[in-house]
Amino acid sequence: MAVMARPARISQTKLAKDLGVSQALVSLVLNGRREGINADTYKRIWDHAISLGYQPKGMRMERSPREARMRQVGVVLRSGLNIHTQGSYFNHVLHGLHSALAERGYATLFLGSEDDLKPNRLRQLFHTGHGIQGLVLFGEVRGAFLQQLKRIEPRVVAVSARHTGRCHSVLGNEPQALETLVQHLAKLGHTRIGWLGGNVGLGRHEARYQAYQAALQAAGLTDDKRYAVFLKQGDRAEGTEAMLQLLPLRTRKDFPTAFLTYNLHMSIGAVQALLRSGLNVPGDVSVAAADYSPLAQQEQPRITAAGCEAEKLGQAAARLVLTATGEADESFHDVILPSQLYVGESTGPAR
Amino acid sequence: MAVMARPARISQTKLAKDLGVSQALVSLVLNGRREGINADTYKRIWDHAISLGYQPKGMRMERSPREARMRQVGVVLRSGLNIHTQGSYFNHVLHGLHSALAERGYATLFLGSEDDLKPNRLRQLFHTGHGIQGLVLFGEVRGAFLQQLKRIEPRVVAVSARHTGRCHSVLGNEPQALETLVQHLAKLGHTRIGWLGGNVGLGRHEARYQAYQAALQAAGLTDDKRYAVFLKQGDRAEGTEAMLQLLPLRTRKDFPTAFLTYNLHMSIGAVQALLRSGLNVPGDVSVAAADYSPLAQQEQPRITAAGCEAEKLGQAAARLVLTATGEADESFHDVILPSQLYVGESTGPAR
DNA sequence: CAGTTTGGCTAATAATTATTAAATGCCAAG
DNA sequence: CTTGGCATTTAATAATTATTAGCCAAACTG
Repeated sequence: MAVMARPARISQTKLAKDLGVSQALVSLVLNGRREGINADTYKRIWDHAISLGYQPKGMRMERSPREARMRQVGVVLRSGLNIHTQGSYFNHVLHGLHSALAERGYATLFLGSEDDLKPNRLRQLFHTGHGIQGLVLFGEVRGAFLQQLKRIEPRVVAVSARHTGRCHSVLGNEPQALETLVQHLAKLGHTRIGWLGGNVGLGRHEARYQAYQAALQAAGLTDDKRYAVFLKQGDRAEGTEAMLQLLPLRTRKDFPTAFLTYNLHMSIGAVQALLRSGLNVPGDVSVAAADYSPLAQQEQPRITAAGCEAEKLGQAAARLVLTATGEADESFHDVILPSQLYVGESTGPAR
Repeated sequence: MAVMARPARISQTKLAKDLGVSQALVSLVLNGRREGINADTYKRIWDHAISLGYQPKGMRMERSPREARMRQVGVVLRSGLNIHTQGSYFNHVLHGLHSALAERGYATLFLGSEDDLKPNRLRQLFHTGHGIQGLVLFGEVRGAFLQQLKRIEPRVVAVSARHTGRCHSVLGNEPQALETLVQHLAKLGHTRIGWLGGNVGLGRHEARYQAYQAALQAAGLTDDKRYAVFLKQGDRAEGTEAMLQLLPLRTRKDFPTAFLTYNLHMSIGAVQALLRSGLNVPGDVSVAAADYSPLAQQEQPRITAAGCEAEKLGQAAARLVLTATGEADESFHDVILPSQLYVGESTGPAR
């Protein structure tokens, strides 16, 4: 990581001495002269200059007026996520982030996912002269990876994940969302509410599941583990699969009359499974999702959902990353945005 | 656009003379020294240095070895498009683009849409030291805007749009897609096929509509304008609206037994409208889309669609932008990727 | 009014970098 | 072994940039 550290400034004269060549040759090489210069020597000089972070005298770009400076904020996706999976949730976050950054004169630099960002790749991305002034993480990343990123760029904000004491974060109010949903269903007369979980193993799932359990307790309802399913991806197909796993138990007298799903996509998949099995939504079973995006209103039936608007998460992340100082003694902020209930057509009175 | 031109190199001594100050002061300012310097003078010096494209001697970054250089490709969206509209189509393009760029050591810089990119903003984004080495346009932009972009960065590729003679482009084979769909429906016995159009006014709609008309003719089928609708957005809601506009005509003996829609989202909306009206898809009416994304397989019913895979468009765009030279005499390439038919559950035998 | 302080800038000189004619090393041919 | 040619590098000097003590004018204070 030599290129990341910025020690005392080094001169061409020093470079030349290190390499056993003349300063004149160093100057020629760093200005791109190839003619009459041995290719190996050329490469050796460039490599050494870059590895020692050589910068010429004359101007400190990082001290130029703000409005003249290229400014970018990098976006990093958690492992297993890419720009088109999980449909539109993180796309909405990205839109909110981008809009808020653009208003402040920043561009959004898409860096890829945790899986892609090996040390060589990071070195290249954060090459001398880069304009990256903060990082926004979509979802939860491994602790070691986060440490690595912070060494390079200490101004980090996580969205929909919490790395307590390690970086800033922005989340929706999960307990509020689950509580609101449970109350909505209780008001409709539901006394047995099942759970369809996805992204199991991520903190986000844990948080939502615990909030579901707490909301059941607060409403005086039973938390029956026989009607909870836990899957890995949290996509539509798993919503369908989770529902299909439970449907054989439907003849039981205590089968749930409603299900809450980890996210909107699982709700969509669960609804599809129910309809395909000849059941009525919400007539026979109600389904609701523990997050919200505009897709909820576009589906058929419209899906009842509670959560924070994804765009607002992105906007809040932009504000936070741009006020972050990256100092060692900086206080970390967790911003918890309020959740709201959207009542669609997927929930109705209990049978 | 003075910052874009790169004339003869200018020295601090020349800057000082222009401004009527000493070279010493210029050096201090450009290295960020504020103490003992008047704020107006500080700004005046920086502004002049930047406007003349001052760069210190010592190193020509643009001549550094390729692998050591920060390299980015900028993504620009057509007017009215943002990262979360039109669901996943351009997200899949972006994913394909990003993956192919990352393999070659490039990062993807999200620049926003045509509406956002005013001259001041462009100047900032393309500030001295930027690493942008090409631009990819998603969708069709205005001609004047394209000219403006090319002045800044001549290596431009348009995706799903063709600016003939102005830049490179990557498109799916629209005639092939429409032909395939019409043939598929003809084989199922359909003799009357309607059209639901979106993004009317964009070249993309025109191309698809014309290809639809040509395919009807080639199949010896009638192109009946009474059963064609033309709307502006091309989203789900307009798919629904277009279908609902035509449904009152359903009692006619020559009402179409199938519809082709401009894109997948309109198909989804049209199917929703039919189901909501008590009709059967594909029993009563078949619906198919003139583009393809994996969403076609996730819907209920799965939607029959033909088109090029969006990710492949992105990958082809990456290859093209990285081989572009930006020279004034460069030949422009239009790359037309083959379309494929995905048969879902939304098409079946004609009634 | 005179002396002191402060803010802003510069002349002078040192350090860094650029340029070019000349030097050096290597290899092949005689 | 010597010589010539070519490829590569450098010594010397010019140009550019950095640093700092000093300069000057305006404002303040007694």
